[in-house]
Amino acid sequence: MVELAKTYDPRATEQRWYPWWEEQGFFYSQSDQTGPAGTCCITIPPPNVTGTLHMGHALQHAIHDTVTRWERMRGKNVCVVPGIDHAGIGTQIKVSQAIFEATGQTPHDIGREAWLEQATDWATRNGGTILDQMRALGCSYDWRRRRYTLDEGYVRAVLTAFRHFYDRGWIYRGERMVNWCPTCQTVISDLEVDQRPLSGKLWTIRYPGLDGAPDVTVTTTRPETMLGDTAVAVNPRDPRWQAAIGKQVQLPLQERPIPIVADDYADPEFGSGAVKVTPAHDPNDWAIGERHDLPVIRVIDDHGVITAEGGKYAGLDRLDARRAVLADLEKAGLLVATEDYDHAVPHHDRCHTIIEPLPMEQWFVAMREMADAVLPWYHERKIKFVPDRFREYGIEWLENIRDWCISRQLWWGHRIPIYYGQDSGRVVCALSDEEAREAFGDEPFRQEEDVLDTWFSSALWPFAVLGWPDPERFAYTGGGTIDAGSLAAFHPTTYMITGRDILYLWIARMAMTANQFVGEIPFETVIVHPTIQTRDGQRMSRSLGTGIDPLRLIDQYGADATRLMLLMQCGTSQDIRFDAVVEDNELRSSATAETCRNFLNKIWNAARFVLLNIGTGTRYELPAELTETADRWILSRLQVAVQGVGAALAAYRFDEATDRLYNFVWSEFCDWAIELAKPRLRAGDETVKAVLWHVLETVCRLLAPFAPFIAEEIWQQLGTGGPACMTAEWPTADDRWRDEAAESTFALVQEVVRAARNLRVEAGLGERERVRLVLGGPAAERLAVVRPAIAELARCSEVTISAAGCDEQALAAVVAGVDVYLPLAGLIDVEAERARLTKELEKAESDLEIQRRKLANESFVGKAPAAVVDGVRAREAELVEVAAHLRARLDALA
RNA sequence: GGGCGCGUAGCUCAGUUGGUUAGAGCGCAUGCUUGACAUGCAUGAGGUCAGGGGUUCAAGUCCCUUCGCGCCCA
Repeated sequence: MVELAKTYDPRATEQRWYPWWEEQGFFYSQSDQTGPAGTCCITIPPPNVTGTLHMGHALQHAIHDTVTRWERMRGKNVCVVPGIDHAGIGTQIKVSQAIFEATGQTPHDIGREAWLEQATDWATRNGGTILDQMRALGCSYDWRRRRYTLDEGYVRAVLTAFRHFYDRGWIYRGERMVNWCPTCQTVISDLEVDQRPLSGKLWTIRYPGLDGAPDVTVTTTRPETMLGDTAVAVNPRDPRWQAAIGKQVQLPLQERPIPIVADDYADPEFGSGAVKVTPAHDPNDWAIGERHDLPVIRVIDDHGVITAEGGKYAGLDRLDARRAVLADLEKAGLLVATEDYDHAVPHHDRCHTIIEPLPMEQWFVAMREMADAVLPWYHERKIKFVPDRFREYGIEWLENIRDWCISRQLWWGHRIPIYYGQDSGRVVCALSDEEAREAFGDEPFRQEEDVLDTWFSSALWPFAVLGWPDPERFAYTGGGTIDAGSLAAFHPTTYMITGRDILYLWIARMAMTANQFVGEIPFETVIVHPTIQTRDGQRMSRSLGTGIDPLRLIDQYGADATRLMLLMQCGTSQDIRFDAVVEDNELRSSATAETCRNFLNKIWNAARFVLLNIGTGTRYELPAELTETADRWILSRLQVAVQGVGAALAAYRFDEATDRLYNFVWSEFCDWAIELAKPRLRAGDETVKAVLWHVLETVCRLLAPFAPFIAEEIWQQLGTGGPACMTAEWPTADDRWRDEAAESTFALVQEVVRAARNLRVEAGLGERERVRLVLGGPAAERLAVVRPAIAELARCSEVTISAAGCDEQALAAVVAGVDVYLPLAGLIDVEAERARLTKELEKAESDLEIQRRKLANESFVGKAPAAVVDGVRAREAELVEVAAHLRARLDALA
């Protein structure tokens, strides 16, 4: 082995192993190579080409790759398909902005075809960056299999799915109330609407009654829409309005009579109990309009400007119109009240424009039947959610599902495969122009201009990336050879790992499409990971200046430390507060990341120590029997760690898995086992070499899924004979090495050593001053065999065991069963020692009192399980003894 | 309005089916240039488990309630 540096250098390690792993083909998978433990398939949620990866992605990929590597080491044939999403509206906005900034041209200036070319360049560029980011993090995905939602094969899947729905009669075109974004000039789905609280006003307006009807007051947050009111609604059970139902009021400003209708939507508790009804500009009012067959008068156009129907207000922007309408109402004496009012206002989640609900002709998919088909999967846990509560979210949404508006007035995406005949007006669904031509014969035709909602294509992801609908024909984007058996071998996939923000948008829809097209669940387990927030609980976002490029973190701390840092915080709660100090989207520091870097450096140095002493490239076998307590102890603790890390991973508790690894390596292996090995190595003990080799080798394999680079680097020095750590076998606990007796003895050693070190500090001894240690008390004899270990750890010249105790002047401490003495004739501050012992005694006595009170309680002794009562009795006995020894010590001082 | 998550040391968080003395990391204090590691070692201080009530022999843990923070749906 070359000289190992004192400090771990992540960059060199990362650059050494990643290309090698890839060259070795470790990331690849073939459907006909079933692993000894079966298959495992993960399709990666495709990041958007809109931008590049952020911390949320880093977490997601840290989890993905950890699970991937773990499953691979467990012997599964692991197929991980990465990919990229074209992200329709997000990309369209970004690309158009970029073009405008560069040339001042709008999309319509340059035309659909030229615009699409530029968008494709953008997507290629960002797509490349994203893949590089995943590689930098160490992701061991099968890059040959990578897919893109605008691949030729993928497009075919999307169109095929569309036609399936169309043929079943689930796709329809109709005029419905939709969410229109006046900025993006497209419709969006309900799920892309962000309800944001705004402090606004609530205006009360009076509509004068006609023909003896009473005046009606209505309240509204959008007075400008009154221009399009076609009724006023009251609740049929509201006694105040019984007489008015069926009569009319005069709509102010428009001077138009409108009816008073009875509708349950009107809430008698709110305001006057009457509501204005504007069917063209409010989803609820649209529904009322349908029930009462009211006219729809559109007073706001696609750009948020008042239409000709708005009379004198025509041409005003919606907010200007609001001011004008209010002023005129005020003048007419019809504005009754104005009050402050906080309410939720729908915004477009991409561009943050306030949504304008408008009735429009759009394409929809009927969802009810599809949703019903997958509800049993949710109810019966056919799809497992981690944590389970997210299953309930899906059920709730599926039960209340609404039809899905899938058309978008965009250029970027899958153009809807609907063709219109010019003369006949015939509508045909066709998968290509050729097919359409056949259908129309000589009649000229044109294709629908709109494209599909991005999520329509993402919804097919797990099976479409594996080859559906043509497993024989599809080609990898990544350039690999076709693996036609993929769909059969790898679907249903094993995991879907994602954030909770897309549980409906994506997860539920994938379930529905898989049900339709492949007739089976798309994934067995959905792991829902937390959301990363800033240190003070804010959303991490580039526009707020709190975003971080994960590559910066990797640069500063290394890929392994970045992964560990994220995984260490990944428990069951829904948010992670990432402690990084960030200024203007630049990472300054992160204590958590530093902790992880330090941990890896600790492992590095432990490995360095071991290898310097046992040599590199040599395999060591453990003897059949170990005699040293320390050896038996560390091997037993290793089994506990192996078992614990494995169980935590199996429960997808990444925080617990990394915590156990951290504690074993640092607090057991390094702090105790390595310290104890030092004198033995100096003495040429071969057994301890084998033990150290064995523990280190196992630690590498345990570490490999979390921090693959350093694990590989160290493991390759160990001379195991195997090709790679990343393909080695995942460790399982070997019960033959469990040793309760050694663990219990060593626990006592640790207590005694800590007590002795404490006394050394009390005495103000320097690190190098070696003094004698005397052990007394009933359990001291148990420590006879480990005296050299205690001497080493407590830095003592010798350890003697004396049943009679210590008659010299000494500092003393009492642990359960053992009196620890540090003989220091003449050096003792008697008063300080007495004070310390008195404090200890008081503590022991108050603890003892607690135990005695419990035992004096008949209900406790009678009702608590025997084991618990016995435990208290044992504790009582122990405290009695500790207190007695402390008292004796105090007496001796007098 | 409905649902969910969270509130434990100065900070970030663990805490299994209720059961001995509530843990970790960071930070803090004191002392250490120890032949693996100062990205380190040793020792120590620091907690009314958000407030109140209840169930129980026993509550950080279960139930009710109040307060605060966050998310989702309407």
